[in-house]
Amino acid sequence: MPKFLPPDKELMAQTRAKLAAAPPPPDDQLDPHIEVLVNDIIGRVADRWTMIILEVLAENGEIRFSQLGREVKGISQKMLTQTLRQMERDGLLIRTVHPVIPPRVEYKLTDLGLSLGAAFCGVWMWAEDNHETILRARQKFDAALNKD
Amino acid sequence: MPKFLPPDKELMAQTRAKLAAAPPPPDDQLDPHIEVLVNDIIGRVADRWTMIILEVLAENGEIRFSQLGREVKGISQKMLTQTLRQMERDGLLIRTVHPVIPPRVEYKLTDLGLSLGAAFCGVWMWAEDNHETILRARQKFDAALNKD
DNA sequence: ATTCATACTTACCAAAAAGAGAGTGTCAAA
DNA sequence: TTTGACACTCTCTTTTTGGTAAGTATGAAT
Repeated sequence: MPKFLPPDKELMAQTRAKLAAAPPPPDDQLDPHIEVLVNDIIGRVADRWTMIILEVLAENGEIRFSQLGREVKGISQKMLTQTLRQMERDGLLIRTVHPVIPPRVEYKLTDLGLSLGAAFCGVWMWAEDNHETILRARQKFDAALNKD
Repeated sequence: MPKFLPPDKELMAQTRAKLAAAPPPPDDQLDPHIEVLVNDIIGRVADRWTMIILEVLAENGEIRFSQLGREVKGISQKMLTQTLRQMERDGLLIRTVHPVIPPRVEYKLTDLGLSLGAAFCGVWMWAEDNHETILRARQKFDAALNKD
């Protein structure tokens, strides 16, 4: 799934090992104002369309609106525009309008956008690695419910 | 923000470097069925409450329902129950009911839950590292809008 | 002359998510 | 005796979200 980043199992294993060995977290108390802000960013950034668009953009480099619409299947024009605007506002991508007819608008990721892709890649890999486990857990859970 | 994992800048830098140097991704085409499934998991798993609960759980180890409610501020009882059930169903945590009065129910993460925490940690760090950049981008964007 | 493509915006409407608040059963403390 | 804690569930209402469909401007192709 993380098409823009080949799964690097070795690095992941390394990461996990390091994380497992990590000392107990220093109980950081930080400005609740910032905490709210970061929560907000997570909420906005970690949604379905944003992540998928990010991926397509990372794969294709610069790409036009309707091409994006074709690649991100299932998305409506409205959601595409809306998500793109949000991402532009957050500085994840740049939108270039070529004043020609018919209109030509191109989108490409900024460094910030690319770095988010890299950060989120871990979650894609996790989902890929664990979707079977999750499916089994769900089946077990549902079966247990029906046994009453 | 990723309280359960101390930011490991060194490792992150290493990761980024490695990712930057990575060869172009092999254009993987995988079963669209699985793709949908993984998308679904991402959508469900990467939501606000799930991530915050995950964090609190990782911080506190085993913890009771209403204690959780106090730690995760702003959440309603309904959302707390609902999210916890989903997470249990997905195998992210285990729920232990002690049949005493008053009731005592404890929640703790499974290994799967912990691994998701580790995977998502990169996104928290990204958000922490970049929230100022994002704020500035937004201000710039909004200012540009008002200039017309 | 009509249609198509582009990149949208706007209006309307249905569905889903989420908040608020009351109810439940039991015991212990005030 | 009333109150409160616990861990919920249930219902009602509000808010948010997202889809559909139409409209817009322009020139080129049929």
